[in-house]
Amino acid sequence: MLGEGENNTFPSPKDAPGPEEKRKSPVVGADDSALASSVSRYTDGLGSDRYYLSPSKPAGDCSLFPYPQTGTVYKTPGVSRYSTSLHFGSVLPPTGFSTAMCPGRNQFGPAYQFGQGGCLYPPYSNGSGIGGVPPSSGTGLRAHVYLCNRPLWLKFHRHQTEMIITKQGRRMFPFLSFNMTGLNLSAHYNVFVEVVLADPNHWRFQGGKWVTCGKADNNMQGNKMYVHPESPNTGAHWMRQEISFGKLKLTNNKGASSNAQMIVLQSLHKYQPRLHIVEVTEDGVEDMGPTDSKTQTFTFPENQFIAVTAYQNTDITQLKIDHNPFAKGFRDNYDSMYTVPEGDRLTPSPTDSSRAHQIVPGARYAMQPFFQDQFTNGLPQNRFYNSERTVPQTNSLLSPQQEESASQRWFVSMQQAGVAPNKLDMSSYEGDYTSSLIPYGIKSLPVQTHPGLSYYPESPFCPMGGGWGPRGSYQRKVTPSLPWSPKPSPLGFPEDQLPVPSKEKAQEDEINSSAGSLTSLWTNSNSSSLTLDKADSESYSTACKRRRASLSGAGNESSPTIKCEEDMSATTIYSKDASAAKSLAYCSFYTSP
DNA sequence: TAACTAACACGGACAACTTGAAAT
DNA sequence: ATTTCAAGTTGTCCGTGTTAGTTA
Repeated sequence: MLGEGENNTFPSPKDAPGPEEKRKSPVVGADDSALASSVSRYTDGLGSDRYYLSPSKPAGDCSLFPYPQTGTVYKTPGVSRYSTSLHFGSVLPPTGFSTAMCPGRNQFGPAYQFGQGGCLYPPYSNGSGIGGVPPSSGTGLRAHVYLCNRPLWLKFHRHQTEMIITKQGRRMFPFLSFNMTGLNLSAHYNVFVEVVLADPNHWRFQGGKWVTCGKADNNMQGNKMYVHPESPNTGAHWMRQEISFGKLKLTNNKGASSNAQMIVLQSLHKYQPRLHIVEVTEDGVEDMGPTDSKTQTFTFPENQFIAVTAYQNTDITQLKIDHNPFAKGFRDNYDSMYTVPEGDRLTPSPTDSSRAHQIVPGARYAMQPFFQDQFTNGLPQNRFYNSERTVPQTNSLLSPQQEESASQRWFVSMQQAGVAPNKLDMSSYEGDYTSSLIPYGIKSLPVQTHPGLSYYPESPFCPMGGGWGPRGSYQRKVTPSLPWSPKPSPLGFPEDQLPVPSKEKAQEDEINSSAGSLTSLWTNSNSSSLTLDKADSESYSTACKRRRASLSGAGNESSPTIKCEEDMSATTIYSKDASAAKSLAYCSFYTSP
């Protein structure tokens, strides 16, 4: 694979291949040359010569949905078609796009334009043609992409997300996970993530906040692409369930560029992940036809992060510990949760109130029939493909079975009969946004049916072993224990349970209320959990007292908080059913122009 | 001094192995 | 007595954040 400095600029229009020419897209397993070619095409030296600038509005005015139209792109000459393909759903110019905001659009001919009309970005319509590219029978369909674990991303984003990079590579947490709609069912697509510099600055954590510190080193070489291992695949496949990038690893080791799982970044630089969807032929070759409608790019500002070799902001550290199941051993209250009397388990985790609903005697919250239907089904295993596909709609921290069930909600009717998973170990997936009602340390609960949402794409039903964790087929024997009835999860719903400033809380309540209009059934059937949530809230203050202080002594208050409006109203356009609508209320939703 | 690295401990998943009971 | 199967135990691997030492 070529480093971005070697051959990473996209050809100019004059050297562009003719319409008849085909080019191999970056697919997993492709030989190095093909992959290198593809990568170079899509990266266009992003790490070196172009930046994505986050909305320049002051913190606090950042509205994530819809996004403020203040973004822009910095780039240098020689950028590729993707310079125009940034999907600035969140960062449109105040009065629409000008060519100044989309320099690449003029720079390159149609063959290098963003397939959906470059920077044009009509707001969230679900109509047909956009930007002068009407949908055709086969191609040109406008995709919609949802950031599935958006609530979690927002949590981190408020404190400026940090991602550890190590020599051997570190997975992202939260990881990128999307839902897609609007693809041609039979057409083939490559799906990949690219990580580009978000701004031209070098950053430093000083005085409890991130401050710029000189210019970024934009000559950093190395792989900036991660192709989803299931690429290429059909639109039906991509839309079937959540597309997660849990195996994506971040590294600062330039020598790791040859590792397709690695994205090479530079510490203390701010990055912006982007999702690319490229229509290809069945064998993964991209048709470089005259139309530029085959490439779609999506950018979610809440995915921005600063690469670090060690966490700087302890708020971020705490969030990671609280939400990443792999860091469970660092949770302060982990041991105590084993020993407290049953009744005392109503006290939520000191560090995560949103998790508190898991630590309730399960029998108190029996699953409602609605959710039994919703979360149980008998989908055959061949629903699942290989890696990284079993993350559910919310990408929340639930058990594999939970995620399994939830993932199926998109296309599985609620009438499907439940099939009892023969394995359920909730202990490792009791993270955020779950509906699990078990206390910490309760293992191997026998569950016939329950909502499934895991932050882990790994699923016992996914023998291919994708997502987080390579082992997928082994089924640990389970000892029946507690009579447990899981609380159905509204797919990332507990954002409203998060400890947020009152203003934000009010906004989120409103959002939830809006979403709830589509899901009254859910709310009605979960009054008990709501009561619990209140308890969570009340105990959060206690929890905060135990929360560690930031290195600088600055806690939430002093940290550079990025307030994000969570206007989910647009999600109501998508209301296949109540559950889906509810889930979408927690997805950041972009439609390609 | 700040940033980086490697070792470490932790929890969880998994595979291999052991044990014991039931069936033949 | 042998076989079969389920359940339990143990070790390995992986992904975490922490920490102390190293490097620039």
